[in-house]
Amino acid sequence: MSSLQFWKPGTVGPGSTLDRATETEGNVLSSAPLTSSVSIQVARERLPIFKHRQKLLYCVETYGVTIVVGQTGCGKTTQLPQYLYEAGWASDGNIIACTQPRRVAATSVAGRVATEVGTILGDEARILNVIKVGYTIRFEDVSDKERTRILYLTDGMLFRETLIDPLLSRYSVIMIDEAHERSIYTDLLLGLLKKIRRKRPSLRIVVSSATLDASYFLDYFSAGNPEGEATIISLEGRMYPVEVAYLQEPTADYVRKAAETVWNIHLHQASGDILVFLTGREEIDRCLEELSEYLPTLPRNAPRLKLLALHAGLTTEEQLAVFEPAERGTRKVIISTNIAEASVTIDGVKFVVDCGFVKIRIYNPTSTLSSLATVPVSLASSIQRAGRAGRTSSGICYRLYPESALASLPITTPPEITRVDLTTPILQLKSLGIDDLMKFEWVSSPPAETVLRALENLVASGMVGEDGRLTATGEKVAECPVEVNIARMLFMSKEYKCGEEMLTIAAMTTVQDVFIIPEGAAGALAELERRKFTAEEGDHLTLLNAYNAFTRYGRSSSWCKAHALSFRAMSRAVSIRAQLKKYMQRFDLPLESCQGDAKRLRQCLVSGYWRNGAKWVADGTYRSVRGNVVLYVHPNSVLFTRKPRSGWVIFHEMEETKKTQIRILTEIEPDWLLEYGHTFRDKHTGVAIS
DNA sequence: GAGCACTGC
Repeated sequence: MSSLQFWKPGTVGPGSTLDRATETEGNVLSSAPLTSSVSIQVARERLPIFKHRQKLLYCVETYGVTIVVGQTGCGKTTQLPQYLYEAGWASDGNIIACTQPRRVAATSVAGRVATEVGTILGDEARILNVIKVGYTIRFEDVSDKERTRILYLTDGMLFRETLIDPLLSRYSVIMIDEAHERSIYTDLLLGLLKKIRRKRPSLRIVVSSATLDASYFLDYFSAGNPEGEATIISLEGRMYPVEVAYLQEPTADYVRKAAETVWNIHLHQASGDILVFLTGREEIDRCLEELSEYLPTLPRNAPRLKLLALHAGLTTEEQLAVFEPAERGTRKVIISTNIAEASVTIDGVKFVVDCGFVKIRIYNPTSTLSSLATVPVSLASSIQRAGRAGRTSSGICYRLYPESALASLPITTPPEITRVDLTTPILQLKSLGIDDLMKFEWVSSPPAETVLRALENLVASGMVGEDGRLTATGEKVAECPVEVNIARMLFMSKEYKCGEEMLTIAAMTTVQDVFIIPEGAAGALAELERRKFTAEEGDHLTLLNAYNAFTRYGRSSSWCKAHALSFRAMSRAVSIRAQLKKYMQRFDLPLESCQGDAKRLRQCLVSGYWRNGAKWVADGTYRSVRGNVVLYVHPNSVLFTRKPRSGWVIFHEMEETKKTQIRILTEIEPDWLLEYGHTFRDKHTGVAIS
């Protein structure tokens, strides 16, 4: 094979978006001894952010909104809240909050900062009366109402808090970290924070973002506000330079090209692990196959190659394998989805191979269909991906497209809020008293049709009245951490006397990948195990059976393994169920059991899924009641191979892949659909809704 | 007759 057919136009480095590193990332602080405050002090001063300390504090003091452009490794997430604390922003019972889009980030950063300030997290700290740093994520609140001064939490949790305290009055400063990722909760929070600041100007906001988005946030917070409301401050990072190489010609098959590139790197470049970005599991598997075909041609004296896949569908153990250092004389190759772009960080990577594409969710409000589309990555993403090669030393990023294609890349990925169903978020905004959605200051406006569709959905399900205001049920459902149709079933379970079972079904439909069906012979065996739970009525009751069996047999991981169930998913279902149970109790919904009366259960399901009806047709596909769309049953369904006796089903969700598929089906009688399709009478207002 | 980017409450 020829040497690399890449053109190397230069380096992503100083002056660009990845700055030259001054020292190794991360271990400076974590290696500091717990008890020695002196060494911690020294270490903190070595962080690039330190010399901007006074300037940062001045900006927060002077400006309502400070946009911090901080590159990976500058220490903003760990240091800025501490500077603010030391400057007195947490006095008088005030709290400094820092939001993260992911749970792991919130917990791990809180742990690190607790070490730095000389305390610890959790119960031990509570006894010692030294709680200063805490974190809050769903199912886990490691904070103290009185004593926590610096609180790390997921953006979703802070958004939820606005439903209880709309002015977020316990916080003096709120830092929205990783804002450039534009998670839906980040966007909603930023919109609310701009509003909150008008009523509570003393609140300070810090938005931390990557370079390419900073001026967008500045414009957003400056619009309609007095001069000097917002400012930008830029911090250099601690990245090593990454050289970028492009293909000379576009490739028709980037998976094959990726394999070829990996092979070339291995034969011609010095040691260092390789990280490959592809779009999905199928591509990853194919790339692995191509590479294993090369392996026998490896010269006897050449270093070995260790091939690893990384995607969210793997078990935790399988995912952990990518962090294990390879044996001496072996190079690791990690072939990954976008999970390695921001969620998972692997040190030791010196080479990145970027296919230039990503899979993103797209929502079509007209058809209410969600789909996964493979689209070119944004410029911001390609920079982030390249940066993965420069974490521990300088590196090279091979982009599998010509440099000329750079110009056609979008600057950033469209924010999530423009690409998803907004039924639940809009219900929540209404619950916050934001009734005129046209006047809400979105950071990026969602498509008008998506907003209209969400409103229509809310009216049809009795959450919003004809006057555009929340109904009594709507007020309650807005608080529930589940989709609107699921919440509606929980409320209707009172009529059908099946609260106990609906609670389980609600929890089980929320977790994904309950059944583990591996490839090949093991898969056939797993399939047999799953049949033990199968209910002929369909998937909802099958999920119920699986959950009940799980609790009956002691909730053990070995039991799950023996029955082809995911222990992680099942445990999560237990937590979600417990959380939803509290809401049921608060709303006075009885936890009765239907005592095995599956008919009542199925009727209750229709009260939530009444818009998701479908009729079986002779070729084994279904037609949707709304829109007469051709629907294919997902292969994981127990109804995949079987015609429902009545010929009718409701389904949990539909998604467009190569075909339009429906997942989690239950057989129903068609006249049950009519009952809900025509009118739903809101129990509290008595208003009939068509 | 065949499949699933990533998060979050």
